[in-house]
Amino acid sequence: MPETTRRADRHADRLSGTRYGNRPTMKDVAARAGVGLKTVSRVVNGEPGVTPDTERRVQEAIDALGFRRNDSARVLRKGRTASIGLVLEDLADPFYGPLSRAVEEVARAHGALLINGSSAEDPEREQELALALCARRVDGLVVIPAGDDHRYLEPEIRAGVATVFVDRPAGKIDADVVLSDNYGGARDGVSHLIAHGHRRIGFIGDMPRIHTAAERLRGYRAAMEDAGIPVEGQWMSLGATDPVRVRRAAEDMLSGPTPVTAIFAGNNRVTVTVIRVLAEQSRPVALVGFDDIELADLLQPGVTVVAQDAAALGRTAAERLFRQLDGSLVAPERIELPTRLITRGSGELPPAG
Amino acid sequence: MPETTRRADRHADRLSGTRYGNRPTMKDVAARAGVGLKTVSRVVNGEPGVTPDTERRVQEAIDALGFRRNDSARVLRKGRTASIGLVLEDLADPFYGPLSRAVEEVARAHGALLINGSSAEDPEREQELALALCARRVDGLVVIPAGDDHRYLEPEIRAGVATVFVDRPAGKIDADVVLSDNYGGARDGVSHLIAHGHRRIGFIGDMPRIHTAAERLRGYRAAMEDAGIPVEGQWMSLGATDPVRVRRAAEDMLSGPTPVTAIFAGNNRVTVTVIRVLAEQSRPVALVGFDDIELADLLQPGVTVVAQDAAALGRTAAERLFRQLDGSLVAPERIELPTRLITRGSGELPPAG
DNA sequence: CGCGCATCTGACAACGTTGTCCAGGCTCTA
DNA sequence: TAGAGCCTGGACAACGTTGTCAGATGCGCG
Repeated sequence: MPETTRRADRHADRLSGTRYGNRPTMKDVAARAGVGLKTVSRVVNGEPGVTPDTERRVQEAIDALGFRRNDSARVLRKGRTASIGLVLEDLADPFYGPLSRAVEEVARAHGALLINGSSAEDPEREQELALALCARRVDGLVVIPAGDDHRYLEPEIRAGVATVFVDRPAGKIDADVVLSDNYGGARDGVSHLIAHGHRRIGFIGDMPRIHTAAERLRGYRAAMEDAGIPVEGQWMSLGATDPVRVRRAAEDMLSGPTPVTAIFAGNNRVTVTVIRVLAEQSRPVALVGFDDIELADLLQPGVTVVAQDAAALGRTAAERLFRQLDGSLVAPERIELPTRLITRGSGELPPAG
Repeated sequence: MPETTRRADRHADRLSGTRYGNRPTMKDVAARAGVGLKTVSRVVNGEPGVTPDTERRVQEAIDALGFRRNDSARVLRKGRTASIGLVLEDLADPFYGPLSRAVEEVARAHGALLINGSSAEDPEREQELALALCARRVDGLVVIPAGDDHRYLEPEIRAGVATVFVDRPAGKIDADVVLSDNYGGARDGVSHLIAHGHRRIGFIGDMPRIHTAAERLRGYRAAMEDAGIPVEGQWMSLGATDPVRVRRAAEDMLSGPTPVTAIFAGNNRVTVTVIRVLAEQSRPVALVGFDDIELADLLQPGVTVVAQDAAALGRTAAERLFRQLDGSLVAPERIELPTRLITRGSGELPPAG
């Protein structure tokens, strides 16, 4: 009866004064090796001042007991945890995978572990996560903001938690920020369509309260204005980017009295849905998407995109974070990484209809 | 001169007896609120036995000082960290994103944080990571094995670290394992090609030391044998799955004296490269891939795949892990999740040539 | 042979929290 | 009004580690 066994175990633990799990500690190792506690600590941490013979005895005891240093206690004593937190929107989003991996690589190079969590685009959850990470005393925090007010982090930053915001700027506090050039990228993408003869160009983007979405919209407007093209309200869709809504938005702007001949898609999710809708259209419609997508080159036509370098965003942010920890950084800075227009066909289609 | 500043800071810290960063502790809060240490603890943890008035005073002190409980110390005292570790191969791989997210969701539902790291398919790095996580005293470990010997985890498991292996089985130890039906999936996929008239079918897969790769190869062989088709050596490529090598393998099996009329691709990365190669061929070649890929339905033809449910793998593993922690689990088990054949066109092409 | 010095070792406090336990003050009842 | 019992608050130890410091041991040299 396993349940009985287990309960008995717990009872035994209670009796012996140790907890369930009952791991050996340095004290146990010391006792077994017949040395002092501190000597074990020295061996475990490779500190000098231990004779080879003693070291061997200690090592044997460690192996025999299966001892592993408790880093929680170590952290408590030393003050640094050698771990950093990453708060992002959704780990399952293909945009954040490479970003996350890049942060991890930099952390690894600095001997730190990475704790990450998804905010699911919910400001409250972002805050909850970030503060939970602070309570764990991560040395630093890389945040992809969901909310637009980060004053809740002020005490933490003051207390020494290195903090860098990525992809979107921090709200209402002064902090390091690493962004893509969303405005410039969108403007270039839309200008590209205009250069290929389009004038009726649709824009489907996320809610403008999301900074990247607002910036890309701004880029769209700027490109249109530069070309002297007045924008009609029905050409723009600014809201949630779930497939149903995006599909309806695309179909609407393709069917009105002044249907668009080209669409600029505000992010990778939008692009994918728009591709599906366009595949169903009888006449060709040009498309430029923000964010690169896998296999974009294999579709017919290939999908022209404004690509941002997710890995570079992550790497830059993480490196900056560790430079904060070094103390080699002074004032918060705003770093903007360039985007790249990749032409593959869909953005070079001429206006039809 | 930052270095000078810093040294001065350290000196000041030394003097005041606190460390760099100098966070308020419960003691500080207690002093400011004019109450005892334990009373603060009670307020912070919502324990009963504090009058509203006292609670208010404490809360004010907490807010004024920007106090946040140090979970490291808490962990040390309580023995559980409310965090679990996930060791996977590559966070940037689109297959692991959803898996990781699923694990995170389950962890979140249990009030736990997720620490994850990439092994980069290196057994040594896997071990290093897993043991680092154990040193942090994670409550449990979800491991996507890179190596085939996990005896190094035995002391940890004995010490109470809940452990579940995903995607590939544990090596040389008895532990919970959650897998996809790699053998059955591959067999079905290859049988599908055979049912559509193919006899010369190529297989491009990863190194057979990787369990999933070996199982899928076994499925391929079984399907061929069931159909009474002898397999020629040049139809199989078993090695690294970098684009260069896969491309060469595909081109080789398409050009020999007995060229294949269909290819079974052993994983998502292989599938993508094979699609590129096939797009360059003059005659149509059938393709079935293991793992679903985004936009597979939009290609010409759509890509037929054997899909596994990455999120379900992660969810199942994490749930099992927390059941281990509950104590409601007894013996290690091997759970196999079914795969699903999704027909989209490429796998239904008839043999050509 | 004794002294000083270098090397090695261990006792002890501290990190910030929580569990245990006891003291004091209050209310309520007889 | 006295006593019982409850409620609130606080002192103290413990969690497992590391830094400090002092003691012990052994060695070389005068």
